[in-house]
Amino acid sequence: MPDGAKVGGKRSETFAAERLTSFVERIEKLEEERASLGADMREVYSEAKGSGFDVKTMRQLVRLRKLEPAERAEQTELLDIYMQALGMA
Amino acid sequence: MPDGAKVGGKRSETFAAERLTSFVERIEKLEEERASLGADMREVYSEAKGSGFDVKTMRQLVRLRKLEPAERAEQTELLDIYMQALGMA
Amino acid sequence: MPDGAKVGGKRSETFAAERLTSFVERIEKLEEERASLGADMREVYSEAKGSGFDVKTMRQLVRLRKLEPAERAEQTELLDIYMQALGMA
Amino acid sequence: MPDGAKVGGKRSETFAAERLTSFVERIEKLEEERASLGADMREVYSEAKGSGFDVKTMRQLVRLRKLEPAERAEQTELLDIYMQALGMA
DNA sequence: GTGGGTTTGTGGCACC
DNA sequence: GGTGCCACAAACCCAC
Repeated sequence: MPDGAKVGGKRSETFAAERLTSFVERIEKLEEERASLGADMREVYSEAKGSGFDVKTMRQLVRLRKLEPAERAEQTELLDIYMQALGMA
Repeated sequence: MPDGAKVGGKRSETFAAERLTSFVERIEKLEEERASLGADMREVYSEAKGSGFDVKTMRQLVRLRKLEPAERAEQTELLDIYMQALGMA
Repeated sequence: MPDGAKVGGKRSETFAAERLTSFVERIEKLEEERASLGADMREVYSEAKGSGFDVKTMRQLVRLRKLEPAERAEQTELLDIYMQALGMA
Repeated sequence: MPDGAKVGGKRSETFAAERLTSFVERIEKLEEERASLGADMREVYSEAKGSGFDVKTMRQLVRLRKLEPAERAEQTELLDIYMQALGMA
């Protein structure tokens, strides 16, 4: 009975290994899809650049559009106040 | 004088604005999908954590699996050499 | 009493502006020193690279040395276990 | 010829180890100082917060002040154009 | 090959 | 005390 004694332990180890493998594979699948979308995005930016748009500014724009208008306004106002306080007009 | 004088300029401005809008909307669509996948990944990690796995270690694991085995071995070896040089066993 | 009402306001605005300026200047001073140290670090890494050392590995090394030995061992072990579970030996 | 065969190799290994150790120690010294400045900065921000200032906005402010005014203006202008094109006023 | 920009991972912080 | 968020620092990638 060579492996007998450890069978219980081995079984749960195997089980844990399978669960872990499953989690990791799910993650990898999702990462793959994510990377694919990232490639698509780069393509769109590249096309935009080819049309004469400034990519960096476009990225800023996209970032700003994620904020709620109210939130954006609020941040901007406070920043303006602070800039005036510092004499940055 | 309906639209005359400025029409030429306005037309190309309008055209550019439309193109930019199109690019930005395509980007935003892609970002949305990407964010959704990111949320899915967080869920998987969270579920794994609930199963007793260590998320940080899992992340390391996933990162390592992206490397070619040869590359991974090389990095590990070099690190070992450096650690020995520093007396970190 | 036309301007009276605002005088207090102006005074505290000025006071606030001065405080803010003071904070910002202190921060900038500290950031400057920090940046200087960062430059020194880059120099050291660059010199090391010129001596044939691998910078990326050195960074790993430095990071590892920050951890307590026990902590480091623990992380390594757990990663090994996970790698074995995934058949990465 | 006492230590003959391996001496050459060992000597250069030792030499390399010493160089590496030296580099790493220099880095660690610099990192330590850097960390100390980081702590000072957190303190200043914390104090500012206690005085009623918004830390996040202060960080933006400090970031903006690093840019040349001309550069800042340029970026802002282009962004405005794009925002108008997208109807973000 | 080097520098700039983006993205990703990590650590600190506040809120619950 | 733990969880989510935010900012910083490092790694990666591309453009020059």
